[in-house]
Amino acid sequence: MSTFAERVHAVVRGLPSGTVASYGEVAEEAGAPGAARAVGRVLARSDGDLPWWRVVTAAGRLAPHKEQEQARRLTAEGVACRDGRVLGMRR
DNA sequence: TATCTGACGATAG
DNA sequence: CCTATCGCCAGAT
Repeated sequence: MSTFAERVHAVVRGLPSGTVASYGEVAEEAGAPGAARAVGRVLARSDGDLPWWRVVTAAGRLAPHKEQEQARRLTAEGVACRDGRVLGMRR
């Protein structure tokens, strides 16, 4: 009996290195389309085993609270980021 | 059980 | 390009 938080946790853990997914995508994968906000809440309380940095906003914008650290981690994995935004999803 | 919160999303200005 | 507002959902208190 997995709760939404557990499903989100699993989805984020399944994100391949070097890729990024939006909160909305994660919510949809977790079986709760439209629950992007709830996903953010879950990640905020998530443990260190969760690659939260691979989750960005639908606009390619990084987390408003840790965008600098997130950008650093993404860049380290091969994801091009610039000024708190993920490149590659421009336009 | 009710109310508030929040790492969002989309649209409007 | 940016900020502001409304609507959305599940969790926390």
